[in-house]
Amino acid sequence: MATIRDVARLANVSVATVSRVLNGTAKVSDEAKNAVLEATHALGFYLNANARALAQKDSEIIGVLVSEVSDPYFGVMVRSCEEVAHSNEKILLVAQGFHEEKRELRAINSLLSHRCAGLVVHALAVPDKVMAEYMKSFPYMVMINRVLPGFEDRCVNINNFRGMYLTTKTLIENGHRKIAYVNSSHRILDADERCNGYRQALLDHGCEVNENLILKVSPSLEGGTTAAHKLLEHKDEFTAVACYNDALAAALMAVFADKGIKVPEQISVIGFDNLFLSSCLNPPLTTVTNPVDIMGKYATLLSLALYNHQEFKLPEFETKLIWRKSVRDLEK
Amino acid sequence: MATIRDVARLANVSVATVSRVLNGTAKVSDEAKNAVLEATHALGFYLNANARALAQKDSEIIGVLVSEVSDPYFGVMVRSCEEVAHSNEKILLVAQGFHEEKRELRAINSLLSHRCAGLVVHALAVPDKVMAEYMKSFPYMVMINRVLPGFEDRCVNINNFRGMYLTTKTLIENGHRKIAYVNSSHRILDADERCNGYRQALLDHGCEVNENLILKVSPSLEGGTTAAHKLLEHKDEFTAVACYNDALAAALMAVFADKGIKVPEQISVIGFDNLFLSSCLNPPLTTVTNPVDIMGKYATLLSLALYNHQEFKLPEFETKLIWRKSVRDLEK
DNA sequence: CTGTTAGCGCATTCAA
DNA sequence: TTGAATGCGCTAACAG
Repeated sequence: MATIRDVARLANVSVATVSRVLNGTAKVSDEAKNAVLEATHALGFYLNANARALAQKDSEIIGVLVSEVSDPYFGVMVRSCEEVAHSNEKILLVAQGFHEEKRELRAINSLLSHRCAGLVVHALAVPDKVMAEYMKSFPYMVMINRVLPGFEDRCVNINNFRGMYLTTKTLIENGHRKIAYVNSSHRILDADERCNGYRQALLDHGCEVNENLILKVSPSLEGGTTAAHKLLEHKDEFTAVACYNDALAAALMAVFADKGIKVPEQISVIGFDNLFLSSCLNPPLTTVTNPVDIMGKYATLLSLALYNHQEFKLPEFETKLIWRKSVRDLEK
Repeated sequence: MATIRDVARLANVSVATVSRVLNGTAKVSDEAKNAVLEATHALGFYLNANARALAQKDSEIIGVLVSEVSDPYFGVMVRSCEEVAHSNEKILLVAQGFHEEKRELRAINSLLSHRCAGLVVHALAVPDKVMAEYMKSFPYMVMINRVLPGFEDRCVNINNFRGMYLTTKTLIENGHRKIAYVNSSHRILDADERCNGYRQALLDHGCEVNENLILKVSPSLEGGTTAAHKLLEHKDEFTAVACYNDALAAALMAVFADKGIKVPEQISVIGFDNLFLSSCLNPPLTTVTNPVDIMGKYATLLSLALYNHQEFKLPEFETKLIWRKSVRDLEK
């Protein structure tokens, strides 16, 4: 590929002039400008972003690490990050961690080596201690969906406790007292926080917590299928199921439908995340919003601001109930 | 951030030695190696990927352009691309085009400026002529989901005609003769190809093509909702609906369920793509596979191979029926 | 096995 | 308004 020198030669100007017109960094005579533009076009030239990053000590790249892009949750998140990047004339470098510590570490290191002008990390397998080192060394690094003690102001997440408290309370207010909970088996804070929200809601409303009714499965479609089968052969009674997330709930409901069990007539189901697909389910899933899009946006904005040594105040990320049709009011 | 020189100084060796141990490009004495490793760790050093790309005239980046990462279709695709990138020690630069020509062009130019070692492009708004210029100038550029005359061997896509012929034929074989078709309103080849598949299947089986029963909407959830309402107030009869894609079908079915119309008892529905969510619907959606994951994989492999001046033979991308429960056999 | 050095392509001083 | 020259951080000859 042509270099800036080729363009300069063809346009009969110096490389400095070419740089100036292509970047608009200084006044250039119309004559020179046109010559440069023509030459640029003739050669099909694009400034080399690597060389530029080196010379400017500043890149146009923002790095993002997620578990898995095909997961609708992360798809929405990455989309938001990309939009912020785009409006700041940047482009996204994306890596996937797949919940594996090795992959996550490799990804972070790779992103760091690219000298990103912003870094948003969703890593759940890397130990706190290691994450803390990174956070200390790279003050523009922002974490998402995880709270690291000492770095709370660079951790973007929702109040999981409150969210799951809300779904459980909703079930209780609709007359349910025997409520199963399908939790995530991942060893992340979210899972504990949400489970605590569930427990507290039960306690606050005088319901008993039945440990037999708390399952742990992979927080995916497959996990939902497993959970559904386990619940169906469960000896303890329950009238409703609260789920760690919508994906679980969706798969669960698919199994129920397949077995001829009617939701919500026989069993009520409530989710968490308000994924795009949840409104398409039959019945549409009652759930709670998880504003991933907004979190992705603000995480990126925060990282960018920190990178540029600017102030940035993170907003609160609200979670709210989306009432649809998968919960039955037992009192009617 | 520290540079290779800082490391060299601290380790008491030359920069060349540091480079050698960090890249494993040549034998280095254990003594020197350890010193380098220690210094590297002490300084929290990562080789600068930009400088390296410049020196090596080769980057570790693969560029991908899609319409929108949050679209489950593209989520799956990007995931595949990333996996291939990862196993080739590369990392993905991701841009979104949102079906807008300007965005697509900016994205392509940005990816080019990064001197990617591979380039997979899903652009549907950029005119053929312009795309052809790019394809000519960058022989490692690969297109996905679009066929550009003259560059067929670098265009990765399925046989849309055959896929939609298959779904329509399936409906016909189950006794349906009045079949509506919900097409995409995007001006892309896919839409025409699929619609032709639908028409041909009808003709081949002696069914009439009723132009009134062919709708065009945005190929999204919103589009599905619109289509459902239009169909419900349609005066012409039909017993089944073939959809351009699963997203449309999902939203369509949600509206039907809401209106108390039973699928498949009253209306049969068939999709296209076999998205992850389709098996969660109630009833689970009968559809046809669209191997996006495999396409993403091979598109990336092809681009990488071309970049490295290697031979690479693209496989056929098969589409096959996934029989579930949204189609009723009228003859039973 | 190791160090010196010359670029890689660009932005940016500094002079003119 | 322009150009010459320097250096960004690294790799890869080359010489030792």
